[in-house]
Order: sequence, then structure tokens, then C-alpha cells
Amino acid sequence: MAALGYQPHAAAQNMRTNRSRIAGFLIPDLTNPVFSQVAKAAESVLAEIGYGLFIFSSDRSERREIDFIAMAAQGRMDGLIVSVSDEGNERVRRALSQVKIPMALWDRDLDLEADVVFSEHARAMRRITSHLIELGHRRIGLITAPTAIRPGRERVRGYREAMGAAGLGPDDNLIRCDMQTTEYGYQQALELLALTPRPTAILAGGNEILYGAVRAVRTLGLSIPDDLSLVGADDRLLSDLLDPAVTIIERDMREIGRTLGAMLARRLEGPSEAPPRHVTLTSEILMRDSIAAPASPV
Amino acid sequence: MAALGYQPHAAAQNMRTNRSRIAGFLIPDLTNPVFSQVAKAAESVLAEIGYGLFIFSSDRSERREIDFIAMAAQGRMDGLIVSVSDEGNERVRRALSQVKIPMALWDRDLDLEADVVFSEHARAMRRITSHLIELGHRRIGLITAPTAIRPGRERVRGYREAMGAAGLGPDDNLIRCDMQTTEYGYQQALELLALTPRPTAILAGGNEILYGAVRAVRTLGLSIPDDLSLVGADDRLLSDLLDPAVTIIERDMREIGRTLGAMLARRLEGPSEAPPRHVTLTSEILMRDSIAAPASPV
DNA sequence: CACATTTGTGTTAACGTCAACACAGCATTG
DNA sequence: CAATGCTGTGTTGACGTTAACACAAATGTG
Repeated sequence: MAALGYQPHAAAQNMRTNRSRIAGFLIPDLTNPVFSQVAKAAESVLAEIGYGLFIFSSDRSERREIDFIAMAAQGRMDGLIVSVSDEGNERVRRALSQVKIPMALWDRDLDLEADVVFSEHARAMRRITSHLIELGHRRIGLITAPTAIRPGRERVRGYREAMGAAGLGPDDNLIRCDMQTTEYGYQQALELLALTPRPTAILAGGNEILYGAVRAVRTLGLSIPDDLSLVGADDRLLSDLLDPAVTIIERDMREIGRTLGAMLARRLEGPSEAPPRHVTLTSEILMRDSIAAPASPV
Repeated sequence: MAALGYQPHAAAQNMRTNRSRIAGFLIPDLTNPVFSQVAKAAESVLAEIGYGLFIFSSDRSERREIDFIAMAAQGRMDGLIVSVSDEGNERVRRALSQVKIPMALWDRDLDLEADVVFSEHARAMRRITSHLIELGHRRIGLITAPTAIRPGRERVRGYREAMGAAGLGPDDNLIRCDMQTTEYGYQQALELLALTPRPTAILAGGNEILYGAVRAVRTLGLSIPDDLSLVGADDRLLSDLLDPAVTIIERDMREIGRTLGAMLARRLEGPSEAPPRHVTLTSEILMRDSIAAPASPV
């Protein structure tokens, strides 16, 4: 075999055994380090059991999501890790429900027979919001992902709970949750900082949004934390290298990826018909120098 | 067909047609935006001709690179885009030479029958080095990728040429090119800045290295550009958001990815036996405020 | 030594698809 | 109208692998 350089033909093996030894990972955007780090960790877990991981970036396009799910339905993959871009998309949900292979969902509420890994957003957001309130902040802006996905929903919920608990009536004008892009973060930070009275703190829920918010602060020439307290999320690199370093809500992306990979691996290895598992992984607050008491407390 | 929800069985199609409609992309590290951006662009080009792109991150492990190439050899992929982590690895080279499918190489010098996309590193490095010399710098440090891969080799070459042309004798102690990690950038920047006389400028060739160098500058409490001129490469985000913004050598990652994807697509579409193509894409220098004349020119 | 059990070797069929082919039905043409 | 060409439908075999099976050889047991 070795002498002749024989290589078994993968397609023939797949057809005969009805397994491809490939798992799929559907993510919104590969170039976002949040996703690529999780994907990489999941990949290495699956590699241990001889599985390849086909990582697919949908660019938040329904068409691309459905195309990828169709590939899975054609037997190209034995299992799927999924993070859809819109939980409300019924076509995508239906496509997923028709794929008869094990699935693991990441931080999405979908009514599917699948394992799920949740991140804890609300609690961290509640804690940091309460912390800002204790420092004296009253007008706190929030920019985060759409409520069409769980992270956005949970972050808004945590923020509202903390504000409500402090007797600070809900001011929907302080909440911006329509997109999770740098450009959106920039625009909404500019708008929030143009309000009167101007917010004394901004919570940037999401790494891309943080980048936009930082740029907006730069554009307006504001000083952190004197003019504005700033909190970010899910960024390891920039938040640390900025001056001052930015307080962030942080999760362990490698742990998330490993957990997703391990959950799927368990179902790929044996035909375990165990009921779906739900795991919630915590977020931590990394306190740094971008937050302080407001200059002139109301 | 639609009524019954019929899905053709991919493995059977693959076996019958001897094509998988999947291409592979071997990269060193998926979590580096340089690679994920190129991969994403290549993916979208290949998607247009109905091909999926299996992106595989080797973590610079020979074993993983060979494992992936073996998957290609088993007929799982119809084509391959490759960026190996070490051009000198003969086992990897041999494995690639035995895979009988079209290949496109990215920025690597390997003696293979394959299309190649080169980035222009030496010219940009020569120009920015000359620019620093004109500003009055004499001791200029360079930290970049190993010369075991073309980008490292070319950057060192461009730097040497500019230094030599200015009559500045080669000082190998100013050149650090062993790894391309944040930690290496940090350590080597610290070492360079501990030399006497201290370099007045540092060229950080590579995004990860730049992050480390920025951290070292922070650690030492140096001021940019007063105490040190700093030049980075391949980073869109951090270099712009730092204060002052960092001058960088920049390449269009999407163009690189699209070109790689298009080259491979051409060979996947028709059985074109055209001779291998070589394309060189330019790099640009984005002048920002991190470079200035040295405080006390020698 | 006869019988049961294990180990090893060789043969066969099936996985699902699609290209190739055969053939029937129909239209076109001289 | 016969000969020719075109369109559509139905049948068949092969892609490379592996599980299953049959059978032979070797080993173990009473």
C-alpha cells in the first residue's frame, strides 16, 4: 500500500459508510476574531477524533446560510455547529430542522433538537451597568447587536434590569441595537454623544461596535475616562493596547469552541440518543482604566 | 423531486463524477485577520462557480499540513490554495507535489507546478526604510517573519537594500526575524530598545509583531514619534485607532484572496493546461503620525 | 483424534449517481 | 411515403469501498 502510494478514495468511502468524517460550522463572519477563535478551538477538538471542520462564513446572508445547510443535507457533513445570523428567519430554521444530523447551536435560541452552548451576557451587563451607576453615572448609552439574536437580547435585558433596579426609568433613546458593525458603532456613538444631556458612559456590546465607538470618541476629541466612561466586549487586543486600556466584558472563546466541538464529537462518535444538553459559559469583567466617576454627577 | 424533498447524495455524485466541488485553503493561522480576510475573499469568488472552500488552519504544524494535503489527495478537494508555514519543509513540499489537482500558492517560493500570487514586500520596505533614513534615522530596527517564508525574506532584503544604499553598514543585531507572534514582537522590541545607542525607529513587519512592539513601547513608557518612530504592516484596525495612528505597509487582502480564488477557479472550470501564472500584487505605504525625525540625529 | 472455536483469506453485493446506450415516437424532408 | 433526423424515455453498468458471508486453515479442548 505504502509502496504504491495508495490513497483511499474519500467519496467511495463516504458512499459506502454513509459518513463523511467532516463537520460543518456555520458562522456569520469569519474575519471577526470572535468567530475565528471559536472555530479554531472547535476545529482542534474535532481533529482529535479524526474529523475535519468545514468552516463557512455566511456574511449574514440568508441565501448563503441555506446553501450551506443544503450541503449538510446532501450528506457532505456528519454534524453541524451553527450560529445563525437571525433567529427569526423561519426559512433557515426550517432548513436546519430538516437536516438529520447532530447539531450544536452557539448562543442562539432556536427550537431545534440540538445541543446548545450559551454565553452569559445579561449578568455581566447587569453588573457593569450597576457598577457605572454606583460611580454616579445616570445617563448610560448602550450599543449592541440586534435583539434578533440572543446576545443582543440578553445584553439589552441585563442593561435594563440594572437601570430599572436603580430606579432609572427606561430611556429607549439610549439603547441602540440594530447592527453589529464598526460603522454602526461609530454612527450610534456619535448620535448618543450628541444628545443633551450627553451620556456620561457608553457600553459597546460587541468588538466591532467598540472599534466604531473608539473612533467616534476620537472624532469628537473626547477624553476617556474624564469626558466619557467606555466599556467594550469580546476584544482582547485593541482594548488592551489603547491608552487608557478599555474595560471589557470578556468570554473565553477557546472554551466556547472546545465545548461546542466536544458536544458535537460526543454525538459523532457514538450514536448517543441522549437528550439535548444546554451549557452556559460565564463572562468576566476585565476592569481597566476607561471608566471613572462622571465629571459632574447629575 | 421538490415534493419529496429529494437531496442528491453528495458522496455518490462525487464518486460518479470524480469531482467534489470543494476547494481547500491551507493557512497557518485562521485567527489572524490577514489570513481570514484573504480566505473570505477567495471563498466568495469560488462560491460564484459553485465551489465550497474548506479553510484549514495548520497552526504551523507539519503534521497538520500533511494531514490536510492527504485529504486533498484522497479526492476530497478538486483544487488547493496553499500558504505553507515553512518553505524549507521538504516533506510538505513532496506531499504537495504528489497531489494531482490544480494549486495556487500564496506568497511562497516552492518549486511546484502551480499558479502563484506574490505580494510585493521588498519595494515597500525599501521605500519606508529610505524615508526614515531621509528623516535622519541611522539606527533602524527590523522585526519580521522568519526568512523561511518569502515575506520575511523579502522584507529583510528591502530593508538591507535601503540601508546599504545609504551607506549604513549591515548591523545584523538590528534585524530580528525568527517568529511572527505578538510575544516575539514584544520581546524583540524590548531587546532592540535596550541597545546602546538605542534605535530611533522600529519596523514591525507583520501585524502580530506590531501588537507586541506597541506593547513594548507602552511598557518602556516611550513616546511615539518623539522617542521612537514606529512602522507596522498588515493591520487595518489597531494602527488607525492608536494615538498617534501608526504608519503601515498595507496590502489589499481582499484583492489577494480574489486573485487566488480566480486563478484556481479558472483551472477548476475548464481543464486548462495553460502554463502556471505568477501575479505580483503591490503594497502601499499608509503615512500616518507615528514617524518623525529622530530627537537627536546622530 | 474428533470436534469446536478461532483466525485468516477470498468473493460478493451494495451504497446513489450519471453517462452511455437502446429504442420508441414524432417531426422533417425529398 | 420512405428515409432521415430529432426528442424523449427507460435501462444498464461502473465509479471504489467495505460489510457480510463462505470457506479453508490453524488452534484449542475433552
